[in-house]
Amino acid sequence: MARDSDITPPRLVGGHPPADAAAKPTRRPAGLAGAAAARPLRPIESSSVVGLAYEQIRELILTGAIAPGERLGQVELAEQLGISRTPVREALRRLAGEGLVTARTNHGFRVAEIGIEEVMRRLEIRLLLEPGVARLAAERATADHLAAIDATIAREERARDAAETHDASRDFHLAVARATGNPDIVATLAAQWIVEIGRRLLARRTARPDWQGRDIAEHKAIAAAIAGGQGDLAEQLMREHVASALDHWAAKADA
Amino acid sequence: MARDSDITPPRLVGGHPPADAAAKPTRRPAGLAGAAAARPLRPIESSSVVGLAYEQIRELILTGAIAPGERLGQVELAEQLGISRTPVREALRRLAGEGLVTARTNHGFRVAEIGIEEVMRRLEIRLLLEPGVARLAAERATADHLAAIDATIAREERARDAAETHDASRDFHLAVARATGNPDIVATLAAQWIVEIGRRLLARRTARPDWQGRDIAEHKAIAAAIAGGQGDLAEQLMREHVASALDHWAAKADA
DNA sequence: CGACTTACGAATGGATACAATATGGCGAGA
DNA sequence: TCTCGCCATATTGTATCCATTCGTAAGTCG
Repeated sequence: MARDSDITPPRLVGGHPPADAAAKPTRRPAGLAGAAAARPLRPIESSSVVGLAYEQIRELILTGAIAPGERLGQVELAEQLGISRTPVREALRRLAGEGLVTARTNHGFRVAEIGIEEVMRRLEIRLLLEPGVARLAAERATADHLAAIDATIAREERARDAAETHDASRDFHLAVARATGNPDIVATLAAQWIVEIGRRLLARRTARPDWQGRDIAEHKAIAAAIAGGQGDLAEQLMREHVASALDHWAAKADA
Repeated sequence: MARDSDITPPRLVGGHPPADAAAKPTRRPAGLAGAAAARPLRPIESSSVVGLAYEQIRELILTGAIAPGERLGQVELAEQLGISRTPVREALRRLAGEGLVTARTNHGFRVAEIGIEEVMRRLEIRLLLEPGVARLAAERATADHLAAIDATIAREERARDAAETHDASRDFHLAVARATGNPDIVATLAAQWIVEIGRRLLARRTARPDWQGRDIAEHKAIAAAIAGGQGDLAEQLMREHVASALDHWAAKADA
C-alpha cells in the first residue's frame, strides 16, 4: 500500500494506552537515543490509511491550518489525502472521541471550538490533579524520569517561538506525570491539553513578556523539589504554578 | 472531551439509554433470521445506526456478555444487529477511543482486558481528583445538586444486587462531581469507571459482607459535609473514602 | 415587497464490492 | 516427532455505490 511518508508512530496522548514504556516527548525523532534499552525490538508501526489520515487531520487541527468551528468536509479531506471517504470518516470519529472535533448526525464534523471558559475548566482539573501528581513524582521518580524532566526544561529554554514554548511546557508537565509511574495519569493529564486547538489562545498568553521566563523558573523549582524527594514542596510549588495560570486566564476572562 | 452531539450521548448515568422513538423500517430485511438469538442483541431499527450500535455493543461489554479479551468480529456483530459492517466499525472505533476495546490493524477489535493493577491505577487518579472535587462541591453545590446526590444514595440503599450497587455508587461520585459545575471534571472522572468491564471485579469487592453498608455510610457523611458547605471536611472524608478502596484493592493484589 | 413554500444540489449516512492480510491446517523434510 | 513452509479460508481494510437528509435559493402567494 502507499506507504508514502513516515508517520508519527504511537500517539502521545489520547485514549487510554495500556503501556507507556518508550516514552516519547514529542514527535521529533531526534534526541533520546539509547533510552529504550528494555526491549531491543519495537513493534512495527502498522501504517493503515486510517492512522495516516488521523495523524494528518490531527496535525491540521493542532497547527491551526483548519480553524476551530470550521467544517471538515469528508470529500474534501478524502481528495486532499488521496484516499476514499471511509477511512476519513473513521479517523474523524476517532478525533471526535478525543474531543478535537464535534459530530452531529447529518451535519458532518467540525473542528471543536474552545473558549476561555473551557480553558479554565481544563485548568481547574489540572489544579486538582497536578499538585498530587508532583508529590507522587517526588516519591517515585527514577533517574531516567528526572532526566526526562530536565530535558523538557532544556527544550523550553531553547524554544524560539510560542508553539515550541507551549509544547515544551506541556511536555514538562507530562514528564512529571510520567514520573508517577501511572500511565493512566499521563493519559488523563494529556487529555487536558488536547483541546487547546491551534495553540492560538496560548500565543496570546505567552505574548505576555515576562511569562516565559517565569514559567521556566517555576518549572526548575518544581523539578528540583522532585529530584530532592521533597513531596510537600513539589506539591505546593505545582499548586501555585497551576493556580497562577488559572488566575491569569480568569483575569483575561473578565476583560 | 464529551461535547454535545449525538455521537457523544450522556451515557454517564446508570440505567439503559432512553428508548428512542422514530421507528423507521430499514429497507433491507436481509434474511438470516434465525441465525441470531445467540446473544441478547436486538436488530437496530432507527436512525443514527452508529449510535445505536455503539450503545448495544457497549452494553454487551459492560454487562459482561462479551468477556474481556474476547474478539469482536465485525461480521458477527453486523449480522446480529441487522446492519452492515460500516457503522459497526465506526462504533467500535469510538469504543476504542474510550478504552473499552483495543484495536490492532488487521487483527480486529477485542474487548479490553482489565486487571487489578489497572483498577488501582484508576483509583489512584480518583484519589488525586476526588478530594478536591468534594471540596469544590461543598463550595458550589446548588439545591438541585444536593438533591441529585441524595437520590443516588437512596438508589444505593434500594439496590438489590451487586450491579445496581455499583452503578449507584458510581453515580454518587459523579453527582458530587457534577456539583462542581465543571462538566469536564465529570467527564474525566467518569472515564475512570468506563473500563471496569462487566462489573465483575466489583462483584468480588461487594461480596465483602460489611462493605456495602460502610460505603453508604461514608457516602452519607460526605453528602452531609457537602450540604453543610464544609469543604475541608468533605475533602478529608472523600480522601479517606477513596483511599480505603485503594487499600482494599492493594490487599487483594497481594493475595 | 416580504415571508413562506418548494425544488434542486451537495454532502452525509449506510450498504455493498473488492483487495489485502492474517489464521489454521496439511504435508514434506530433518 | 517436531519444525518449517505452503495453501485454503476467514476476516479485516479500503473503495465505491445508493438512499436520505440538509442547505440554499429561486419561485410563489399574501
